[in-house]
Amino acid sequence: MPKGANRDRVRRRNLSTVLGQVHRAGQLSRSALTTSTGLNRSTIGTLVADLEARGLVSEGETASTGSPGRPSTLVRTRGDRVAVLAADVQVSRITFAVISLGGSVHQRIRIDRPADARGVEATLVQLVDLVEGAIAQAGRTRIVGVGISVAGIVRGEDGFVHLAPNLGWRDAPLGALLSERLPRPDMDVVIGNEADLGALAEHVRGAGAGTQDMVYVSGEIGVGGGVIVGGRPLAGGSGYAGEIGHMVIDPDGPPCHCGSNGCWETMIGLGALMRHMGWADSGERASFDAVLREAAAGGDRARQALATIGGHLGVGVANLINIFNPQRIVLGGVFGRAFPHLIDAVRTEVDRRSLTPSRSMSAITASVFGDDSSLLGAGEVALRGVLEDPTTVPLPDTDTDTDAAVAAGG
Amino acid sequence: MPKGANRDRVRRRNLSTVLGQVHRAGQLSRSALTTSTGLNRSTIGTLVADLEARGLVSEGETASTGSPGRPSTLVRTRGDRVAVLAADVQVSRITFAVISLGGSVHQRIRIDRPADARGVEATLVQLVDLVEGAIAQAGRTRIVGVGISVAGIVRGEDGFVHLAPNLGWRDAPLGALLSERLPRPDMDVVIGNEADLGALAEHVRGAGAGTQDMVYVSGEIGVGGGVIVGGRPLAGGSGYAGEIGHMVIDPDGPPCHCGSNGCWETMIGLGALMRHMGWADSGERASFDAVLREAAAGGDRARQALATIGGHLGVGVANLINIFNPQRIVLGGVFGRAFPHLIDAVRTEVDRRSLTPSRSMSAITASVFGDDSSLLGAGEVALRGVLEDPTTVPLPDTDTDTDAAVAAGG
DNA sequence: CTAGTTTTGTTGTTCCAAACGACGAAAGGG
DNA sequence: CCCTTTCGTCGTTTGGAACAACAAAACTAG
Repeated sequence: MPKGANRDRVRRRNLSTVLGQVHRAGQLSRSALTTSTGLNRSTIGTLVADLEARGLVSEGETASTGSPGRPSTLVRTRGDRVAVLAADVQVSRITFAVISLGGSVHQRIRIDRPADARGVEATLVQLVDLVEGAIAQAGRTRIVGVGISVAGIVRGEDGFVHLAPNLGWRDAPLGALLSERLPRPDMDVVIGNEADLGALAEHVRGAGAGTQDMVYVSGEIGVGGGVIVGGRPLAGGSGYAGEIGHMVIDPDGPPCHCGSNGCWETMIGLGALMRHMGWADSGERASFDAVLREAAAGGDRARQALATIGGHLGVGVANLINIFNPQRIVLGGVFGRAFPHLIDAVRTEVDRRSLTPSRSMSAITASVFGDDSSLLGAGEVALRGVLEDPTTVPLPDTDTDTDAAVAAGG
Repeated sequence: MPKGANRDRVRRRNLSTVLGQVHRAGQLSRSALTTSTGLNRSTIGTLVADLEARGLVSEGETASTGSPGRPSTLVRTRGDRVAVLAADVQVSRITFAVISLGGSVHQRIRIDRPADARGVEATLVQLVDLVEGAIAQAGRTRIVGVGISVAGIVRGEDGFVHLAPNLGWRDAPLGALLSERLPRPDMDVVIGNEADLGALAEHVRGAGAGTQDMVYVSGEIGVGGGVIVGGRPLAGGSGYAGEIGHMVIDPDGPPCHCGSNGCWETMIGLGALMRHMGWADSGERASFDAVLREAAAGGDRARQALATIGGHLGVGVANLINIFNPQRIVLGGVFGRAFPHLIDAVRTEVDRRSLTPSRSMSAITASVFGDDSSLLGAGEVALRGVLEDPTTVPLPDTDTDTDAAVAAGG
C-alpha cells in the first residue's frame, strides 16, 4: 500500500526483481542480471549472495559463451529449501503437486473423487490430507504456500468461492476454511479461478512467455478467461475480472445458466457442441474428446460442428482483440486440444471483425501446458509471496528475520 | 525499462509519488504525505523542499483541523512556473487550453474550423498556431508538454493516427509531424484517443476519482472506450486497447464501417438513434441533441428511441462489467448528457446479464466533465512526463540538472 | 491564563545499500 | 605467449532515508 521507496523496501524490491528474473528464466548469468536490472555488478553480487544464503538460489558453473571475456557465473533457482503446494480441483479429481522456484514440478499426485465426495466439506478434507502428507514428506524443504485452482467465481482477496456451477458450490469461504484447518497457519493460502491461473502459467513460461499483454481463453465445461495486462494479471475491483464466458455475443441467443441470453459460453461451450452434433449433453468433458476423435477419424459431422464452434469462438476472440489489443491470444483447455480443427474458422472471423492494427499484432496460439496450466498457475500464485518479498524466507543462522526474532524473544 | 531500484531512481520515484499525490489532491498536508507514502517526516521535508525549489509546489498555510497537535503545513501545486498545453481536435472545432499541475485550466480557446480546413495538414497548421501563441503568452511559465485528443485509433508510442473516420484521416503520423514543426523540440508531444483521455480525466478527478478500476464509455458519433486497470490506463500491446465500440454484440447485426457486423457502435451510435427516430443520419452530433430536446419536451418517440438505445447500451455495459469487474462505469459524451433517459434501460439489462458479485460493486454514473473530459485528459497525459520524473524541471540556480549542465558546458 | 499533551517541522547525525575504483581471474584472439 | 575483454571481489565512498532531539503550534484541562 505505501508507495514511497523506503530503504527496506528498496532492498526488498531489488531482491524481488533479481529472484523474479531468475525464477522466470530458470537460469541466468549475473552479467545478464546487471544489464536487465540496471544495477551495479557489485550490487548484484550482494543481492545474489543474500538470496543464496536464504537457500533460494545457487550459483553454479560459468556460462561459456563464444564471446571474449571472462564468462559470467550462472544463477539457478534452488528447489530443495523452499517449495509450494499446488492443487487443481476438478469435478471428478484433484491434481496435486509440489512445485518450487523455477516452476519445476517435484511430485505429482492425482486422486479420483467419487460422486459423493465433491462437496465443499469433502474437498476440504481431501485437500488437508494432501497438504499434510506433502508437508510430512517435505523434510528440510520449507513449504511456504498453497495455491488452489477452482473452476468458479472466486474473490481474490480471501478465496471466497461465490459460485462454482460444475462443482455445485455456492458461497463457500474456501480460503478461510482451508487456512484454519491447515497445520501451519503462517502459510499463504491462495484460491484462484482456473482460467486466471492458467493465464498466469502460460504467461510466465508457456505460450505467452515474453509478452506483456495476453488473453487466455479456457474451454472446459464452461468458458473462462484470464487476462494479463502490462505483465500483470487483470484482477478488477474484487478479483472477478475475466469472466469472458458471459460476454453477450447475441442478446437473443440461447439462455445461459447465469440468467442472461446468448453468452459466449452458450455458443462455444460443451452444450453448444453437443447440440451441433445432435448428441445429448452429459455435462462431461469426455464427450468433447469423443467429438475430437470422430473429427480425427474424418467424420464430417464432427468437423462441421467444430468449425461452427470455431466461428463463434472467433467472434469473441475478435472482441477480446479489440478490447485488449494483446500480443497473444492463447486457447486452452479443450480449445487447445481442438486447436487444429478450430483455428481456420477462428482466423476467418477474427480477420473480418477485428481492427487491423490490433489484429496484425495478435498471434493466436494453442496452450503449451494443456491440462496442467491451472495447476502450474496455482503453484505460481503460491510462490508470489516469496517472489514479492524474499526476506520472508529467513536466513539460516543470523536471527535478523522477523519471525525468527519473535521466536527467539518468546 | 530497468527494474532495479537504483539510487537515482529511488529519489526520482519518491519525488514522483509526492508530486503525484499533491497533483491528484490539489492540496495536501505534509503529515498526510508521510502516512500515505510511508516515508519519514524529515524525508518528506527534503522532498517537498526539492519540489518547491523546482517551482512545482508551494508550501502555504497550515491546515487547521480540530484535532490537537501542531497543524501540518499544506503543500499546493503551483501553476505559474510549469504548465502544459492541451487540445481536443473535433470535426468542426478545436478546443485548446493551458493546464497546470493540479488540473487547473488557465486559458481556454475555441476555434471553429470550416469544412475545408479539417485535413491533417490544416489541423497541423492550426495546432502549431495555437501552441506558438500560447508559448508566446506564457512568459515565465515553462511549457513542458502538449497533449492532443483525437477521435480515432492512435498508436500510443509515437502518436501515429491509424484511422480517424469522422475526421477522414488515415495513416497520419500526427505525432511525428507535430513534433518536428513545433518551436521547441524538447517538449513532450502526446497524441491520445479521445475516449482514453476522457477516461484518464474522469479517473483523476472526475466520476472515477478514488477508484482503481473503471471503464469510461464515450458516446460521440462513434463509440469509444477508455479503461483504467489497477489505477493505470489500459494500453494493450501497442496502445490500441479499449476499442469497445467494435465489440460484436450481434454477429448478424447491421454492417459496421469497420467491416464487421453488429458492432456495439452500430446499435447504440448516432446512426442507430436516427434509425429509431426515423430520421436521416446526418452524421452530426447536433442531431443527437435534437432527440434529447424532443425527449425533454415529452416526445414519446424520442423517449422510446432513447430507451431502446439504453437497452443495447446495457448489454455492452454488462459485458464490460463481466470482463473488467470495475468499481465504476462512467458514461460520457452524449451518453452522459442523455443519462437520465438511458439509465433505467441500462440498469435493467445490466442486472439481468452481469454476474451478481461483479454487478453489486459496479456503480454506473454519468461523466462529470462532460465535453471537457478529453481536453482535461490531454492535459493529464501531457503532464505525465513531469509527474513521472520531476527532475526534468531544472533547479533555478544550481546547475545540477542535465540540460542545464549541457548548456553550461557547451 | 497557564501548564500539560499532542502532533508537527527542523536540524544534525547515523546508517545502510548502492556505486565506485582497483585488482586479480578467466576466457578468446593473434 | 601476450593482449584484450569481461567478470567477480574487496575496500571505500556516497547519497538519501531514518533517527533522535528540540522547538513550534495547536488543543485541553484546570
